[in-house]
Amino acid sequence: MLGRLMDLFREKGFDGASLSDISESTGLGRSSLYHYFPKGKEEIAIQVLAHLEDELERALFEPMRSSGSPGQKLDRMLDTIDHFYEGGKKACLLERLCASVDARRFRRPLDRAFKRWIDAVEALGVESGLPRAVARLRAEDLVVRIEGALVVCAGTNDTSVFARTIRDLRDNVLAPVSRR
Amino acid sequence: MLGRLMDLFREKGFDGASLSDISESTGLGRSSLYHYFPKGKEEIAIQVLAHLEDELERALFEPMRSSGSPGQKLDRMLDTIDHFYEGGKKACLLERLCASVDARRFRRPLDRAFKRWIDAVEALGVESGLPRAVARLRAEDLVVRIEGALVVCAGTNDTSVFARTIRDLRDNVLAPVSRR
DNA sequence: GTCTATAAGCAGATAGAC
DNA sequence: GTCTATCTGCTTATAGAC
Repeated sequence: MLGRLMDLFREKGFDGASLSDISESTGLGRSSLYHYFPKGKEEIAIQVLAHLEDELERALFEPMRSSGSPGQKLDRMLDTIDHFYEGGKKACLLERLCASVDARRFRRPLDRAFKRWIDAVEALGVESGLPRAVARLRAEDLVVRIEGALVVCAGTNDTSVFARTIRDLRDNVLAPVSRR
Repeated sequence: MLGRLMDLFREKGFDGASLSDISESTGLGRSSLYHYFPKGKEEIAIQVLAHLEDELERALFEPMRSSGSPGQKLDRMLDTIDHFYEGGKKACLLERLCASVDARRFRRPLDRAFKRWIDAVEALGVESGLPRAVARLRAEDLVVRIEGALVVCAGTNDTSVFARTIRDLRDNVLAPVSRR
C-alpha cells in the first residue's frame, strides 16, 4: 500500500496528487485514509518517505555492506537503481518531494536520505582504496548525475541519457585516481 | 512581469502556484490575468516558458556564438548559470514544469529548451577541438549535472554541491580527450 | 483593462451511523 | 474500520459594469 502511494507521488508529485487520487490508488475511502493517517496528506507523504528509507536500507545500502568486491557491489547498486527508476522512465520520490510546496516539512527525512545514499557510495569508494575526499566527491557526483539524468530524461522524453549515465558511473566511480 | 511569474513557478512549481499566488506576485487582478492569458494558468506557464527560451537565447546561447575562446565562453556560460540559479539556491523552471501534473502540455517547449542547451554546449566542445561524439556526451553531462546538483542542493539544503559541480565542469568539459 | 461579484467544482478534512 | 453525508475554504474560471 505504501508502495502504491509511492508510485502515485512519484508520478504526480505531492502537490499534484489529490486525496481522491490517493483514495483511488489505494482502494481506501476517505474515512479509512484518515483512520490510518490521522494528520492527513502530509502524514501520508511522511510515511511513504519512511517506507522509502526502509527500502533503500534493505535493497541498496545493506547489500553494499555485505560480501563481494567493491566493483561487484557498485554494479549491483546500479542494477538496482536502474530497475527502480525503470531505466529513467520513473521519477525520484526525493526529487518530487523536494519540489513540493511543503518541502520544508519533509526537510529532515529528505536530507537524511540523500546523505545516507552519498555516505554508502563514499564507503564503497574508500573500501576500493580511494582517498576519502575523492570517494566523497565521486559519491556526491553519482547522486547528482542520477537525479539530473532523471530530470533530463523526463524533459526530453529520451531515456538514453539515463542509460549512458549509469554506464559511465559503472566505469568511473571506483576508477583509480591517476586514470582520471 | 513574465520574470516575476517565472520566479513564482520556480519557487512553487506549476501545481503549487495558485491563481491567487499569480495575482499577488504580478499585482494583477483575476480579470486582468484572464485578459492577458485568455486560456488561464496553462497559458501563463506556456508564455513563461517562451520567455525563458528568449532569455536563454539572449543571455546564454548568443554569447556562446560570439567572439572569445571556447574556454572564455564556457566560463561566461557557467558564470551566467551560477548567477541564474543563485549558486544553487533557486530551482530550474524546466525541472519544475517537467514535474508538474500537466507536463505533457509543456512537452515540446521543454524538449526544445533542453536540446538547445545541450546543442550549444556541444558546439562549444566541437569549436575547442573535441570530436563531435565526445562533445555531445559532455554537453549532455553538463546539463545532467547542473540539474542534478540543483536537486541535491534542494534536498540537502547545502549549496556546496552546486559550487563544486560548476567548478568541476569549468575544468573538465573542454579538456582534451587524453586527459580524461 | 480593471473592477466587483459570483459561478461551479474540487481541495483537504470531519461527524456520526454502522 | 469503513460507510455516507457534509463542512469549509480555496480552486479555476466567467459575467457584466465601469
